[in-house]
Amino acid sequence: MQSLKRRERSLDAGGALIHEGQTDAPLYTLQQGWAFRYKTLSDGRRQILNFLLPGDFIGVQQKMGDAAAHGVETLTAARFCVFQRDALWELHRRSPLMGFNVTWLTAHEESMVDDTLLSVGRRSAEERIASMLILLFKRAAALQADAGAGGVAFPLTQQHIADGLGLSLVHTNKTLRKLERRGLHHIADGRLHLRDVKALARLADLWGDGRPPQRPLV
Amino acid sequence: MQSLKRRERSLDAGGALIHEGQTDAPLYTLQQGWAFRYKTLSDGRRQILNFLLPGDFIGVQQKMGDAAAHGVETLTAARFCVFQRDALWELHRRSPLMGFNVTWLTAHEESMVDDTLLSVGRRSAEERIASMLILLFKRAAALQADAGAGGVAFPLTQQHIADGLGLSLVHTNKTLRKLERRGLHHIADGRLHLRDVKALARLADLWGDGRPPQRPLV
DNA sequence: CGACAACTTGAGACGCTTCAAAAAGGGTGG
DNA sequence: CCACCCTTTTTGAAGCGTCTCAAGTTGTCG
Repeated sequence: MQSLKRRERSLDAGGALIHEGQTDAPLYTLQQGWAFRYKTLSDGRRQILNFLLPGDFIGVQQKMGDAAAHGVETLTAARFCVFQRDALWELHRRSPLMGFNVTWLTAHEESMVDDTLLSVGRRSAEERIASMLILLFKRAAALQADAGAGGVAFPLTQQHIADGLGLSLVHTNKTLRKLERRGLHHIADGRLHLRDVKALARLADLWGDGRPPQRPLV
Repeated sequence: MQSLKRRERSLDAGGALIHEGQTDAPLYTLQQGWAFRYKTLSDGRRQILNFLLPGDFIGVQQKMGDAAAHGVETLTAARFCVFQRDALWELHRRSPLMGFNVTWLTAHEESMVDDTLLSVGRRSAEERIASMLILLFKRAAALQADAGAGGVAFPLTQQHIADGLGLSLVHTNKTLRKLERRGLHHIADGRLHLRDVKALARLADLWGDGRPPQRPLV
């Protein structure tokens, strides 16, 4: 894997890693920080497809030599590992195990998008937010040793939450406040605390639990 | 690839290939017919994640030895090719090229879900339907030689369209009729005709065009 | 202290949902 | 070939969840 690595790239918070429609973007691995993939319509409406945390793979979706179908932007300062575009084939050829892992990672990311699609298509605003909070909490918690105590790092603004759930900023704010006043969660100083996971899970109709599956490292 | 094949399986229209939550479902390849992946909430609300056409791969999303995160049902009579669960790793090991193709296919499917998520999250009902009609038309047309002439095969009911776009059945019907009365499309006898692709594309804000990318065969 | 981004809150409008019911097909058995 | 059932499509009407518009407040950074 190391031999295919080209170089590293660091971005500040709010930086654009890949522009929508950019051609020939390389492949990346997110090493540190948070980011997200998104698409926009020509009048500016934006949908965030999913959030990226350390360990995530970036850019497999775009067909070789084609324009990127989505943009990628950072939420925090972040460091990426850069691979050349055709490294994907090289990687499969040189290490089937790594290739298998990439397939796994891609499939796993798709299943996260599936979850969001279910939310956006069929859940109410309250339910969507409850669902997102739980899912993001789990992912963030899996990455930090002292999970739970002071909550987990949570660098999203309400605009990001809105764009990730297909809601307007205003309604997102009102719903978030409602849940908070009910004592289900609390967000402050860039940290998310879940005050009543049971209630949130019930709201979101999220039976699934279990720790996040052990992910392969690439 | 053939050596990993276990057997075939045929289903009538409306048959369940994989039940939601089923454990240890095998891997499949769709050889003939149409199907779809879906998820449901406990109160019955259903979201169709994407539609499956011949050549699509099924089941990579579920983590090994885990419960299926989504169900799969047929829209028409269909024939599937069955592989055992761990064939995925075997396949990568024995043929990196095939492994690469599976990664490609998985990534491609994710990008279709991405498109739908953009629709469901940010497009109006009219726009969503226009977008789905164009995208499905292209996929169906790519599979039949005489595309265009008498339209393409289109086995979805309005309920499927609704569930795929996060809309209610009633509103889907009204919107569909509105577009049809405006002369944008026509659906009859299980065939879809696009009467004004330009107008549909403009409505859906779909600049992308081009023939569907040449897909690897697995 | 000024400027700018993020968060809050209120109010009215509208798109979509739900409820209800009828019409149109499509298949099956008598 | 008709009577019947069940699925799919169609239409109307009322309600509400979410959106848009419009300020105001709070927090942060230079």
